[in-house]
Amino acid sequence: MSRETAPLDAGQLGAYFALMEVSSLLQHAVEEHLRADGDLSYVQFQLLARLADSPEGRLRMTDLADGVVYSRSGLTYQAGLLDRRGLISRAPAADDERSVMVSLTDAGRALVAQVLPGHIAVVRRLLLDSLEKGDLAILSGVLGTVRDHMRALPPRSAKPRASRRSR
Amino acid sequence: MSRETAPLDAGQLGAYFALMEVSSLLQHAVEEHLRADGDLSYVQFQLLARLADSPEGRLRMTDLADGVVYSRSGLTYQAGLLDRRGLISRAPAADDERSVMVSLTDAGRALVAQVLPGHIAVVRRLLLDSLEKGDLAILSGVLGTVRDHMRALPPRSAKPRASRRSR
DNA sequence: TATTGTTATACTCTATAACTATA
DNA sequence: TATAGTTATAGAGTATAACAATA
Repeated sequence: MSRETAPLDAGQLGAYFALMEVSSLLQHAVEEHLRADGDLSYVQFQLLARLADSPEGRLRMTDLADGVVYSRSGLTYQAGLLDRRGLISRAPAADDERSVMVSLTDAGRALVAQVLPGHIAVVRRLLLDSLEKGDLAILSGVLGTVRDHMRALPPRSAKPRASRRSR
Repeated sequence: MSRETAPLDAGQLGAYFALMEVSSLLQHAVEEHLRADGDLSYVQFQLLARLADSPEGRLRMTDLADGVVYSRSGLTYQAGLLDRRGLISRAPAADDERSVMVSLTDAGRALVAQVLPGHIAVVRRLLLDSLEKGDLAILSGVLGTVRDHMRALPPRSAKPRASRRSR
């Protein structure tokens, strides 16, 4: 049996399962709150939060997608919903007419502000409250390493589009 | 501002974001593999794996659901798909006529065996390869603590059904 | 020719409520 | 009256492919 596919030992399994269960429970709790408090899905919240975090409150569609959504049409769909609710606005980019700049509206920023305290409370209750100060730093460090490793591996954003040669 | 909703410091944010990004990337990669290699969703794989792991290869619907699925109808739907493909079989429980025992068929066990090596390879490549031996143990330990804490908090399985009083 | 984004479409999945049957 | 599971149905989300416009 090859090294890559040899069974996992108890420690490896434990780390994998614990990671998946913790993140799944946390995500579920967070989604429940966001839906109840702001009528937002987690993806929608991530998009708004990313915009709120950006220096100008605006990003190109492609940059907004990165890591949050795995297909272009998926982002267009979500952006359409947020746009209809007046939480974002879209306009062609000045420098590149193909691109669309997405901006957080005042209403969008207000909704993020409205939802954030409860969001934080959920994260605290489920995740942070059970961590000693030292454990938090350790978790942060180890997961940060893993993240960097993952980011270095595959293509990051949406898959490159299949080239359109005749078939 | 209350203690529960005070902003998170950099370390707390870092741990939260790293956890969500790592688990999201890992889950996406794993789902891609399972779909390609066994035409299974992650939920379906979890259900089969849980059955394969159980002592008799069979579980009641309710016990099978726990932690994997958040609604009863969702499990019935997935079980229906797996049943149609001949990967599981369902029969009324001997001791309680209300319950349904779900059993892994030979084909189901074979599919798990077929898919597992690739599954492990993905987990290794994305998660385990970047962890020193010591880090693995630490991650396992910390996340285990968090998981126990989470499990102690909310109701575990599907929400208790609303009681059917007149309204 | 490659890139950015949208649209049409089909499909998967999930949740709620109503329902049946058993304890 | 509570529990186990199914069904009907409706809605949300996703992905693929074809498309238009710009670089």
